[in-house]
Amino acid sequence: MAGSIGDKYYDVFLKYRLWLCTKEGDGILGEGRLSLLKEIDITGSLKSAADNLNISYRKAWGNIKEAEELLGFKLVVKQRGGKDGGNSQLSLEGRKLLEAYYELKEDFDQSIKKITKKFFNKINKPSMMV
Amino acid sequence: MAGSIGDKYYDVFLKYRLWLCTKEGDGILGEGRLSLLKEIDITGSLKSAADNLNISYRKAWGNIKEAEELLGFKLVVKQRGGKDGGNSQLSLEGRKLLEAYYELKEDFDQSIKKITKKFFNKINKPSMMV
DNA sequence: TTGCAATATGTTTTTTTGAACATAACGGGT
DNA sequence: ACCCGTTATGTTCAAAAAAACATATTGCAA
Repeated sequence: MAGSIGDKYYDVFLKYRLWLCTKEGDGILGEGRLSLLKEIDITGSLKSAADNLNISYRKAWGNIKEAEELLGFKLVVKQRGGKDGGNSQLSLEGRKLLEAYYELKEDFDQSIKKITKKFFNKINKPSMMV
Repeated sequence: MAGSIGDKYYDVFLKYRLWLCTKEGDGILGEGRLSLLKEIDITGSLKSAADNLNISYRKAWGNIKEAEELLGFKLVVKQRGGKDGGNSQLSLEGRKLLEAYYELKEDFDQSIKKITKKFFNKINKPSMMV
């Protein structure tokens, strides 16, 4: 949260985003795509994952594809046809990346908390209440 | 940087963005707008600032205005007409915010370095090189 | 051998975002 | 009184991103 009641920046928040990108700056994986991976891991299906996240299958599929192309290896192992029509699951790489990301994010959130507090303390100082 | 030569994620980078937003999630100030404030501070003119940053005056003006509306107070004190046609300078709030932001960013960068290293160490572990 | 559900893609439409254009108002200096 | 450079804003055009639509392919199971 931003600060204490009465503070000037009481309802202002500090946010951040974190993502992997190529050296050219193209985005590879961010929060959105990683939660898609997570959902694929849980559901075993790209379609279900997309449904659960309220995005179109087309978009979900395209996102995974783009990330994989930029990385140069598969994040998801997919199969079509068969009993349930098909299924998808994370590749070993995909799972490791997912795990590493959430660990990273946790570390990040920790740091943020401290830094944010300092920031809002500074901008909410009485000297600013002109 | 991402890792050592030979690592799987050698040319993959981790990036982040940091910004202030309302509780509704509307972006108020990010890197771009803050460097606009910085440039206004240096040049004393919204127009010069926009020129230096290679953005249109129209856009620069609109950005400042939007940020101010969302915050509910002025970041820039502007005057039109007169000797040089007009001029702009940071309000006290604007300057404090600018200062606090750059300090914040520095703290952030520090944290990032450590955390990032850990992340790439993890995903580059031999066990991933399947 | 037909149907079903999910993967796989191309195409089109809509929305969002940003750039570009146009014009008014202001006020000190000449 | 007029000029100039800057602030102030509305409007229109273009580009980029996202959503929507359409259709093909696959392989188990009935």
